Amino acid sequence: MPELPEVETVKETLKNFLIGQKIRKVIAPYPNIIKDDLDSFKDKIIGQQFNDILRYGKYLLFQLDDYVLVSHLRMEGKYFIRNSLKELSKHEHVIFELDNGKFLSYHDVRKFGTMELVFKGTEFQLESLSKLGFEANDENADVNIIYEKFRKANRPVKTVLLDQTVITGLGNIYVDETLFLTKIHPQEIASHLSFDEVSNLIKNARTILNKAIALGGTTIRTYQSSLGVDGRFQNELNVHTLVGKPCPVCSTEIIKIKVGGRGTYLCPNCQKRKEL
DNA sequence: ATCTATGCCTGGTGGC
DNA sequence: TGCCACCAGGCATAGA
Repeated sequence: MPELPEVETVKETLKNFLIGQKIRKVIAPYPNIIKDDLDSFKDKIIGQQFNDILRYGKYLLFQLDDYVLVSHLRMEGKYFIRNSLKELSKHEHVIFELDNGKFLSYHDVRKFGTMELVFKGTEFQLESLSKLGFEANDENADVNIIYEKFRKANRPVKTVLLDQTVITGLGNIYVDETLFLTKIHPQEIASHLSFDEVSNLIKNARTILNKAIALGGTTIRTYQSSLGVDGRFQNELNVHTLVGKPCPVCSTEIIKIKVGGRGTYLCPNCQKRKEL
């Protein structure tokens, strides 16, 4: 599933293809991806030019002339460029025809992704964007504010790290890796962590995310960035997906449990819960 | 105010 | 081989 590094990779890849291109036409075989009414979406977006692409958390923000197209890939969304409309897949749900005759196509097997068009400058008033916390790789993030949220949370630390209103950008993969590196059990109650532990979590998350960005993200299951380019961070994973394999630190077998309904990988020796 | 459960979706997998 | 139940999970929403 695309998390911060994957969305960042998609953003950078797409910028090369899209900046300066105008949207000529929209084809939407499955318009439910688009939150607005399709006709008004088309009315507004046709003729608009891609001027830039930004990322906030896991959201892509396509900067147009008068609007911002806010796009979330959720589990399996991907963008790619196609040269013609030949042999469309049944999973291509929204296709933008560009000035240069090429097409930007949104592909999403599970149809979980969303697109929303808003007036430029109003995007951060959206419920979804307005509540997001600090970027998980922001070196200027205020750890005091983050720690306060941990201190008040009687939920497992993994659940809090996945809560995008605390910090934004982490998903299931990078949370497991961050907890492993910090030697914290995913079911530890967030309010039981010390300031230093929270501080280390944030620091380690940043380190992992920046390394993953440098490697083009992680390719597991169905994620690949646009244009068929695979990431390489999957070779760096320590625990995620590695159930039954030896822990790279202590060789104990990695186990898989459920935390907040999510598959969770950890080393039961390196990541122990605190004594109460 | 906090937290948990459910729905959205489809393809892949394992059991019979 | 075919059928079916079940799993994967980010986020919005409803409910406790």
